Amino acid sequence: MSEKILVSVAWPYCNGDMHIGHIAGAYLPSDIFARYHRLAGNDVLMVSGSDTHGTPITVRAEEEGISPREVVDRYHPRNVQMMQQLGISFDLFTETDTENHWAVTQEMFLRHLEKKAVYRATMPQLYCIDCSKWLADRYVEGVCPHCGFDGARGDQCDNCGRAYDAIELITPRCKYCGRANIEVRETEHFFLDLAALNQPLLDWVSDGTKAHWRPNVMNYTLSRLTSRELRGRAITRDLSWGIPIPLPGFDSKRIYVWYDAVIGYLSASKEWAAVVGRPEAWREWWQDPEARSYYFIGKDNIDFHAIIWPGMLIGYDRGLNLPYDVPANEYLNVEGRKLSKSRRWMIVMRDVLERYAADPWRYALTASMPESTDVNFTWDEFVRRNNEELVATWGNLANRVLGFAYKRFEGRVPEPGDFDVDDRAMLDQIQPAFERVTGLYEAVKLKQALNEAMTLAHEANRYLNLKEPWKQIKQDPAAAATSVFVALRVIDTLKTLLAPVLPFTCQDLHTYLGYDDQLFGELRLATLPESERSHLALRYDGAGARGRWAASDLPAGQALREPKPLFLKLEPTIVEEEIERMMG
RNA sequence: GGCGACGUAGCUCAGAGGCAGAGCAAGCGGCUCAUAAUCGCUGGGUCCUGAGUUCGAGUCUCAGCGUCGCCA
Repeated sequence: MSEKILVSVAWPYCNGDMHIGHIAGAYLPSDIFARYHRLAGNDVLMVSGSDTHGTPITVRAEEEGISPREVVDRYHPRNVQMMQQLGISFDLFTETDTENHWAVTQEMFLRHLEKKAVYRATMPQLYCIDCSKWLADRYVEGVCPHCGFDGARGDQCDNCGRAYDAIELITPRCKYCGRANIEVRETEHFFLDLAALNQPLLDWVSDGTKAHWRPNVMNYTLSRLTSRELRGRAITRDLSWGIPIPLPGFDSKRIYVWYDAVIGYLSASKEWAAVVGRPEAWREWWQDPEARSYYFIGKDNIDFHAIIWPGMLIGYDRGLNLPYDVPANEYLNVEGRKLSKSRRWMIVMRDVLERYAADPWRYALTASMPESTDVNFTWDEFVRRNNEELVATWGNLANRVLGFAYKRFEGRVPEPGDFDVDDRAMLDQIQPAFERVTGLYEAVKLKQALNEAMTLAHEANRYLNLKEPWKQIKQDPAAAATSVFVALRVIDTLKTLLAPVLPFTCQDLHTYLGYDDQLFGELRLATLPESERSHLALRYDGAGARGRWAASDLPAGQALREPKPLFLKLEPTIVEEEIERMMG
């Protein structure tokens, strides 16, 4: 019986290239988890897309003197291609500036209004008289009301770090025209009634079924809800870039980015269903109470995914599933510093994929995944993990066994003789290890899952050194055949255990082992047309996938293919070169 | 300022009421099938600080310090 697994991944702002922190934080863990479930025979729906709205995009557009849509048109394809290259197996990676997403968002907005989860109210906001524009936080600066720093931003002071409302700024200046001909005006907006959702959310979080939530997520959420300080939160803004409010009289306002972005999980599920020609299929992941939904995010996003989005779903009141788990990751720093474009400290994923293959990155970022604490990635560590762990421990294990079998046993899996105590000891380790790794993938403990698999690889190396088939073959060829057979079984099992993390090289290994089929499906770019225009998307097609989540039953006699090394060693000199590059 | 997480070997990180762990780095030895890979042995600790609970605390409680995130 296959389970329905919804893998929802944070929607990246489409104002630049994604860096390795984004990948380690949400995209890689979600993909590993999805691939595990695909192999396990479960029905996975993995969705996300580019977040095309919000001030990050409009600020970028203004800096370059182009339209927000042009910013999206530049970065969306780049991010889509990068994720294809890295093998992030989205059933659909789309974007938010689509007819489908607009429609789903507007429908939810109207439903929220009808169900009184959203209310109307006025709020004071800064207005530039010279520009005839409302000034969102990013478009105003002035003197900090706390420390007196001149040049404080609209929402936060760079000098003292305190946050405040823009109307508290002393002598605010408009960032469009630079002048201070600004006044506070009342403007009408819509608000999500989080205060009313506080109790239902608290009931949900404390229903006794959330023991698997990570401590940071659970405690953060619980403390926010038990404090009962949730307040109405504006879901519209005085902007021109964004989804229109589907009511007369609000032409100069738009739905604010955070509200529409989280709805993307639902809209992308619906878009996927339409694209595959089964328009109602999304319901299997959203309305079946047995379906489980996982939201892969960074720790900065816990509020939106453990409180606000579940609140929106409750307010929507159409029986859609609330999150089963919100496995938020911490942050990945590099060489002891935060990744920051403005501070010229950056590793752009698409950039480094030009120099290093996907699987070494997937390995290094999984081994250093910030699952419970901030992690410090270093280039030295990247080289070491690649050379010492991937190449030496795992790649070499596969290569030495396959090479030996291919050369000395006529290119076939040798026929084993009777198993001795050591053979049995090795074989008996397979199933328990397999079950431990399975449990760790299920629990979204991916770093540990990888670690456990690598431990089995060490055991296999140890076994080979104990049996010494290269000596056995001279005195007792049958015993050598048995040893090689046992080692091949272990490697074949490791191929499966590591495939979620290393899909490309495990497929290569699968082929060397003599199999003809594909472990996974294919990841393709697609241009999806709507009535007015079309957009680029990434789509996983699992039709050809034949991988099975089971320990090896590799048969004796199976014809092998001539193996080639799975990984390349890296020169230690790249460490300095890459650190140089990071400073731009 | 409030809330949450994190603080463990030289480095990067696991762990968790019952003899402090892994990998890397250092030293010695074995092996030669393999990408000079692998396997064994050895050294290394104020588990951030202080107090409390307990037969027993790295683990639980409280306070403080530091880092990160969210909010004001």
